[in-house]
Amino acid sequence: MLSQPPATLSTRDKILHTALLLFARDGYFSTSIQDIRRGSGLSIGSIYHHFAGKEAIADALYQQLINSLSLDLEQASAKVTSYPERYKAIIGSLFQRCESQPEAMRFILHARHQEFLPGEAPICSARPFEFMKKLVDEGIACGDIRPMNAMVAAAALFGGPIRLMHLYLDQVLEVSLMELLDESWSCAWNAVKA
Amino acid sequence: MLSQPPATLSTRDKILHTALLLFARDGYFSTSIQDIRRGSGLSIGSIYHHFAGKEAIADALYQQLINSLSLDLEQASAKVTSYPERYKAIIGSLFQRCESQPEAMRFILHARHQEFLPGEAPICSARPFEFMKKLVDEGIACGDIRPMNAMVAAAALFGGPIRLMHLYLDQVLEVSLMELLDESWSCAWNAVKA
DNA sequence: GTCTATATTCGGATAGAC
DNA sequence: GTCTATCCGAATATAGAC
Repeated sequence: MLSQPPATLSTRDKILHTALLLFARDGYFSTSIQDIRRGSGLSIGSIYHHFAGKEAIADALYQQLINSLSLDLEQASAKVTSYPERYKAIIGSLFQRCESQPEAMRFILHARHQEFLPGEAPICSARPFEFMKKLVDEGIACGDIRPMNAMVAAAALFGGPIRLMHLYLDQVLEVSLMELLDESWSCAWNAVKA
Repeated sequence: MLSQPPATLSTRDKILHTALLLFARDGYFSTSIQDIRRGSGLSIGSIYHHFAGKEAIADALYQQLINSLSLDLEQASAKVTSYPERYKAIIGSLFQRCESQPEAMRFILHARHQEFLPGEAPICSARPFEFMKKLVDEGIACGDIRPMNAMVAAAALFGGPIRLMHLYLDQVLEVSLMELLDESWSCAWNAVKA
């Protein structure tokens, strides 16, 4: 069962809202348009009026969520000045978003978008991850991160926190992510600091 | 297109072999029994004689691959005595397997098995990952790893290398994983060492 | 813009000959 | 054990009224 979307939303947003919940919970392939119809309280005709099909819904959702995450990370990182502070701000934003919007993060993180969005680049090439990678490159260049392969550094710095997010989203972690932020950050920074 | 499975394999193994290639390349849901039939050069009837259905094929494959990976990691870790050596041996085995059996690792690492194998625990609760987690617990207990939340430590130690494996399997890394082993290990160990 | 009813395709699965 | 032919349900998508 699924709670109806807020009545204040536009039809289009009701569709996206319901689709996100179902995609995150059951997966893209295990969710039918019928399921979205039921969950949203709309009709098939209305759904097809707003979107070309199921794939178009997933695509719109993906673009919207990636975009919002991107802005969020860029803003969080702009609030502080040193590279270590930026890295920690990014990890903090990611953790927070996992707690406040678990469905969105589940959809972004665990979905294999290439399986149902042909032509989409792998998630690691999406804007938020490119942004994180760029900051790592700069951290190496300015000497805050010790000299090493940039991919290794990016993986080492963000891999631990991202793994923790996966565990949280898979409900394996029983505590809140935010409680683990300082400890996870300290590990991450020890991994790469100069 | 897909090369036929080696003629030396049993019918059952031909099916598993072909299914793995297709599941890893196109995903479980985008692979039909027809595809497996074509790829294996067998007939539908023969496939259904050996397996109850598509899900049963995926299940057999999953159990087999998890089991083989598990044994591999346990053996690699038994060859050395100190905890740091064990951690590095595990990461080395994982990297090697990514290079020698990319399809198997793709199937294990990025498939969302819960989406098509109902009742299956999340991948992080599977035996190889439980084993890694147990070794981390012991490392903390004996003081090789500094005192901290064990989940954070496990994520910090293996998260970076696993992230690198994902990048490799997504073809984002153009170099060989083994070349990056020492550097990735050194980051991982710095993250958690006492 | 929203709805119902319906067409069409596809894929998993079965029956039964050899 | 392997094969071909076929069935059946499900899900996407369309047509067309309101």
